Amino acid sequence: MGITERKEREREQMRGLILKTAMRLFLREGFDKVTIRKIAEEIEYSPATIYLYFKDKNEVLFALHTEGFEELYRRQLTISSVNDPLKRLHRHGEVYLSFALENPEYYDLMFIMRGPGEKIVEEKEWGAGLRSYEFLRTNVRECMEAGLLPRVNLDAATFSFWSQVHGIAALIIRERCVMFPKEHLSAIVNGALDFRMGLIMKGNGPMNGKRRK
Amino acid sequence: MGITERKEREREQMRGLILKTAMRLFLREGFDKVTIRKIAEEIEYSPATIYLYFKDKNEVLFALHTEGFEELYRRQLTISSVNDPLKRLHRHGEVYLSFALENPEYYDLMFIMRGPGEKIVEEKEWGAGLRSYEFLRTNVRECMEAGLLPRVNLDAATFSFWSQVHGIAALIIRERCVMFPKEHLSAIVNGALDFRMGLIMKGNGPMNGKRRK
DNA sequence: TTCATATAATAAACAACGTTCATAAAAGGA
DNA sequence: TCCTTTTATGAACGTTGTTTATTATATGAA
Repeated sequence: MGITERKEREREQMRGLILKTAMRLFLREGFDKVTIRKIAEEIEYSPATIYLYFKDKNEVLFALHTEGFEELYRRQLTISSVNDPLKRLHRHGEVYLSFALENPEYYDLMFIMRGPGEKIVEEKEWGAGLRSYEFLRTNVRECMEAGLLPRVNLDAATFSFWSQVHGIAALIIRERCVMFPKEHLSAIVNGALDFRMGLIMKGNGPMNGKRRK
Repeated sequence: MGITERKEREREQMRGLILKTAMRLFLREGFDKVTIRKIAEEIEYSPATIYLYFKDKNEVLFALHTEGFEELYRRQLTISSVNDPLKRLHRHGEVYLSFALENPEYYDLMFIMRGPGEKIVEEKEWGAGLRSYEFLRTNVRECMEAGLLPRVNLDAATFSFWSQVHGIAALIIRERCVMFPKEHLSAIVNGALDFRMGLIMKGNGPMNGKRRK
């Protein structure tokens, strides 16, 4: 009975076609142009057809955003070669920020937009996001185990680092940095990150060897 | 010639009525329900009339969000009584976060939403936001002057603190914290903030010879 | 093959939205 | 009074996302 299998295969193929087209529109024309109707037109089907394969538009967006996580994770992996956990953590921040600022629409989709966010909540699962979070979490744990960070609640510390870089990215992407002249912005971003990491180095690096109470 | 004055007064009155109504809808039914048509219906005018008083919807939203800044600033002022600049900075973070989480829709309007952001950029001026930023900036400067923070670029340091708390608020409001069980979330938020401030205290407090009472 | 049934696709409509424009009404100045 | 400017609007335009009734197609059984 190969027919049901073939049907299932065709169904997956159609879902793939819709997503591939949505992605192409997304990359070529930006998020605003990803509409159900445009996707339909592009694949030469009626808009209603898309609703036979996806519950609503959010489901399409949600599927899209996982592609972004692939790229983010790929970039995260490049820092594995840094041995010092604290330096790696610093690089982690830089890599995260460069991904966000080089792919602002992806970043928006992954971490800011409402649509995918709702899907994430209702599915109570966020596979793509969790892998990246775990990667950061491990980095933070290694810092703690090496005595480079205070051993407080691991998730709280991880969230602290994550929210720091997310805050920087989100304020820039959503244009709330008008108080900084545009030509100084990248210096301020780097300065903000260095400032934070600098506090840690100062607080733990030298102090751990010399004076300890 | 008092007529032009009266006209001007009536014009301001109408603008006020539109904004007041938009605000009421915003607070009563949430952001989604603030539409030009709903506002018009509420004040018993035609939708087209609103465009005689505001250029577009973003201009209405932009006007709305300044109300949010009034409240934020009010809350910021309550920390003035804290003498130790570093403790004040810590309180600053707590106050900021409690504002954000108690008024998520306001916060969204002020710091996340696209609409007002565009208006901010095109006006190259952000009165309401700048006052709050300046307040934080002064706090950071006082920390530096008291030797409690390293004297690096003031704006970079200020931005670092701001983006930290913004990141926390934005990730929660836009529902990207599904990895934390809901009942632990507030503990993690406090933990993340304390973690950061703790790093500073540890790195600078004792080194400066000042201890907590 | 033939026919009923399940599946796939669509055209058209619905209900919103922001926005514009020609037109009508009112107010003001002469 | 007459003319001009201001103020208001109804209706329309061009978008959305989504639903529904209808048609075409493919399938399984007779």
